Amino acid sequence: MRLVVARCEVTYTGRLTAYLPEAIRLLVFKADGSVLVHADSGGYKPLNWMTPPTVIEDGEDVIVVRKRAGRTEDRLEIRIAELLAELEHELGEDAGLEKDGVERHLQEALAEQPHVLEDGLRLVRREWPTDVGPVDLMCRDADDGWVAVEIKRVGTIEAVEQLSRYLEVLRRDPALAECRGILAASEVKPQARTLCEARGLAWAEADLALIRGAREPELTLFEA
Amino acid sequence: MRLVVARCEVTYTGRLTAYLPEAIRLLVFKADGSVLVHADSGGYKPLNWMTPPTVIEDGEDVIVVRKRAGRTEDRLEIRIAELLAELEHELGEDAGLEKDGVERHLQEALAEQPHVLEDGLRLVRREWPTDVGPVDLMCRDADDGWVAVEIKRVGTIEAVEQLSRYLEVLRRDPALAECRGILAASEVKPQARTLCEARGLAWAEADLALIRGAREPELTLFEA
DNA sequence: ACTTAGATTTCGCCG
DNA sequence: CGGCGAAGTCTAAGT
Repeated sequence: MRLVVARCEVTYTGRLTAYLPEAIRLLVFKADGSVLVHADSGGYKPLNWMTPPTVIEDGEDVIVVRKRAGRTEDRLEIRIAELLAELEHELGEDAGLEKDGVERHLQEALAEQPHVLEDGLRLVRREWPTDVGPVDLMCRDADDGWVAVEIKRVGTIEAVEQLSRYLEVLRRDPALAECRGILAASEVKPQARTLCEARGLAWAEADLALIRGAREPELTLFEA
Repeated sequence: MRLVVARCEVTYTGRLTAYLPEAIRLLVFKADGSVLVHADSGGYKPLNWMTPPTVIEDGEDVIVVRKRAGRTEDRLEIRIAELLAELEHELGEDAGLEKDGVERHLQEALAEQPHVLEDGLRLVRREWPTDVGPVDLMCRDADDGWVAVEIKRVGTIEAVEQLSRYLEVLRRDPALAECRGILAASEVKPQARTLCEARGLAWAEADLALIRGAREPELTLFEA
């Protein structure tokens, strides 16, 4: 990895064109060909960048980064006005990032303990296929009635629309005509709650840590 | 801006939890409080990060970055095992980034020259309001018929759905019952083309540079 | 403060 | 390779 602090002017042409007037910036050249141009603010996102695979032409006072993008070419041109500091260091392979708490984990937890959503709820199948995509959890309730569960980390209107689409298709099957729907998410947005209630769907905020520890239903569940 | 290359172990807790085992990484501390943890590959995106506003506690061999996130707290804990290199430099304010070619520019260009989409097409209004959101361009054709235009940089199935929703609502008004629809985008995906044609919508691939130079219709326009 | 929509979205999976 | 969906999406703008 090579780090360069320089007063520079940067031009990007590709999917769009972008121009950065001369200013002092951090340039990062990663071992895999990634190039990042960062300012001293506006965290996370580089002002300009190029993801691998790239070809870097390191000229005297201009660095050109190229990339094949379909039939055209992406091009990042860094004109160095003044080199202020430089640092190169070998980093080596990075150990992998372990995440916990993404949607899949919530689905796994709820698949193991569907009863936290509703007393007596039993899992029939995960990823129940329909023509418009798989239903996250297909369950049966205490009275053997069908229940489709859509799981999201954040439950938005879009998630309610998705659940509605599933139910529309599922209910065409006479055996599933009475299928109910539950939107389960770590966080259910106010508008999504309202839309659920307007459409006769239930929603539940499900805390991953709670579910993993849970043995009885203790979630906030609202039946519309 | 402070740059640190260090063998370190990083833990994030907040919206999810994430753990990075000990490895050599680049740490970037920006003047505005942003903190980035980068590996030597996997361009663009940091392995871990925190966006401002943050509070940074710089301890002996552990750096804790905190952030208030609603009622809870986001926390990034960087345990330094070995400091390998360090570089601090004043960058100052960054001159603004100028972009060209984003969706808004395409909308502006087409608003000025709607006839490139279809001979005789005239703009009635940009951002025509409906209860499901604003239609990008509302136009009239050579025969005074209404035409709704949805503009995207990349035209996907989702864009076709959006245009369809607009038309569904617009056509409830008897005066607009015959309103046609056009999806205009720099790039229209194959599936979006198919869906447009199936729904009796037109689509057009619109090159921004061409439109700006254009005086007559020369775009690829497909009427379904 | 919350919501909406765009983004060079990026990224990963699966066909 | 393209299509689809998730993401600590991020970010800016509107309300």
